[in-house]
Amino acid sequence: MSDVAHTAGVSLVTVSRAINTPDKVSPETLQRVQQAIRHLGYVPNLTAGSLASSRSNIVAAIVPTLSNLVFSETVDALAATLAHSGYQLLLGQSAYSADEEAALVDAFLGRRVDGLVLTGLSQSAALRAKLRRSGIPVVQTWDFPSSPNQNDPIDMLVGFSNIEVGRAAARHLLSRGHARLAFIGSDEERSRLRLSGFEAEAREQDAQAVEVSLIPPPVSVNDAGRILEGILARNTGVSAVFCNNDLLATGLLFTCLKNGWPVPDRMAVMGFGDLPLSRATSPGLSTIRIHHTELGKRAGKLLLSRLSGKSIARPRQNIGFRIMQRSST
Amino acid sequence: MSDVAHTAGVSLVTVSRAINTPDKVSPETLQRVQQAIRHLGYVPNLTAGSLASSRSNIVAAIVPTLSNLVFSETVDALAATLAHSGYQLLLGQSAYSADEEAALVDAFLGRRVDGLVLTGLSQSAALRAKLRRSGIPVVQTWDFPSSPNQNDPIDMLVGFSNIEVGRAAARHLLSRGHARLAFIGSDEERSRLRLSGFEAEAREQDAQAVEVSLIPPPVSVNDAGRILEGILARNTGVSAVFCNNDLLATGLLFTCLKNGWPVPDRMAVMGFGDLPLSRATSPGLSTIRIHHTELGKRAGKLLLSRLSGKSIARPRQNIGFRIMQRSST
DNA sequence: GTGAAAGCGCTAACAC
DNA sequence: GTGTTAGCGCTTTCAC
Repeated sequence: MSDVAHTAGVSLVTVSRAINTPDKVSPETLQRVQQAIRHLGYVPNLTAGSLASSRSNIVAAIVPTLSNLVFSETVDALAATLAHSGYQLLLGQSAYSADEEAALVDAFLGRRVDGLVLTGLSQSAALRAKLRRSGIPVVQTWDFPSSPNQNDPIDMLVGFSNIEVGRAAARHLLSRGHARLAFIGSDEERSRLRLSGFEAEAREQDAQAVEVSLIPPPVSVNDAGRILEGILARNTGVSAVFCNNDLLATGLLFTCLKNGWPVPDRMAVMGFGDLPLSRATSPGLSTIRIHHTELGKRAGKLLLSRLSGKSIARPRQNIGFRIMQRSST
Repeated sequence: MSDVAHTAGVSLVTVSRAINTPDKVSPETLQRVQQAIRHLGYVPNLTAGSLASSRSNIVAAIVPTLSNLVFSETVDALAATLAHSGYQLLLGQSAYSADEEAALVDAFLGRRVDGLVLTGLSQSAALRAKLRRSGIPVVQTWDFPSSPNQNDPIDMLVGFSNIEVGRAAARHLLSRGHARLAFIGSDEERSRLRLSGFEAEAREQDAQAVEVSLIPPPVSVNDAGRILEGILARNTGVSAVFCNNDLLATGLLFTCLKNGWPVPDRMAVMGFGDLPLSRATSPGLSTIRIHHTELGKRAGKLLLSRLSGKSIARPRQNIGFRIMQRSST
């Protein structure tokens, strides 16, 4: 930077201003500085800038995994939203582990990121306290408190109630005349919340006990097929299954196709997520639409508003969900 | 940090050492420092550390988009590999645009990232020169030079030849007795490389001209279905289609199912990528397997080796691909 | 509109 | 094993 200052015949500050606040520099000086920068191939050191200004222009996000499209599409939207305002995304994967998540948060706080996006509400009390103390804006996503025994939000929030999703799925399947339901999902926080809502609704509607299968993540497409074969073999009267992930549900659709089990007559299949793929299956997959790209976009916008000092009208947004009835139920 | 030093009764450096090289500090001092850290809730400022040590412990990666599983799974594997060694991932999406990619590279160089992972080999000469001058380790991915008119690699490389993929696909379909082939893919660099191989092979084997459809990204599942309907309506004798992405191919499978067009008898369908989903379709999707998680892992390992000063046996790795013949061809 | 001085919070290099 | 000194390359503050 001092080389640039020298060749342009100005001081260090002027170079800094030419880069960061060009309109506070006279047009001629600006031009000379820019020319010097180009001439020398100068690349400003943003780390030094961050240290001096205590703003990093980095936002961090933690998701369980990028190998699940619902999360990677959320991150896509988040990163794109932030990029428009010059923020970069530092990404961490927790693999559904609270310990990994806590370790990532420490690393990100150490980097003095300007904001943080988390997945879920189940952070430990210690972690929530640490984040509140840190003073950086935090957005929790992918869930929304619906019962008093869920944790208080840390700061901002954009999500939907997983418990209500479970309830809605059960309500939908029961209303289609199914007496006994099955639940197939991965064994993680939000899937278990949907399960709890699913079971609660079934119980309240006097349905028979739900057949539950929880698969340790990461799940694979074929898991649901194998489980369904078991369910049918046991012959317990299950006629509808809520698959907690559209990929699993699509795999299940193919399993039924392969085995000649008519969907939904022999087995109704309901998914979760409404992935692009789910809009193309045959029979059409009934599923629960989460507008997850909107979720990423809103999380980004909340952070950007806070970072630009704007007041935020609704810091806690329930974006809801929608039952997409197609032909698999 | 000086608060910690005070309460522990040591100097700043000792605190620094207790944090970064604990075995260079006596056990008693270490304990006192750690206690002070916990007591004060001290969070080391890694930005300051980066500035002083000129190592950021950050690696940046640029992919076209995270909304395509082949890339998000690659990034998953890359991030996981780096995380094991304490590196964080800074992520950028180029949206298949060379300008966006160049802008991201500038931003990342400004942050003094310790390494960079790029997608493809088609960076401009200026960009390649800038990266070489920067001196940071760079890994290009998702392609491998197969003809002399492709760009020279910047530094390290892990990929496969997209041109050869196209050739192999054509060879496979022609060997199954198809006389006229169609190509459906998104209109971007690597897809066009596969197309060029596909057409070259068809030409060399005296097949009829390939019917080509290039879709501006982002593609959606249903695009291929609409295009196939057009192809069949034109009645030009096409009996096999190479879909340049498993998602498109799966969508196509469903389109055929819906319309009662037998696969592969009426239309053979070949995909690209071998996504987890593709292993579950019915009929099984013939596709080209790219071991993309291995690609991410290797890119990470190459960077880690270089960053730890190890010599690298094979800095340019062709991980190849494999034709997965299932029942759709 | 421009500049001088001070300092952001660490680590490197060297000494003891 | 521990401490002292001198920066890392910027931005902030205040003066002109």
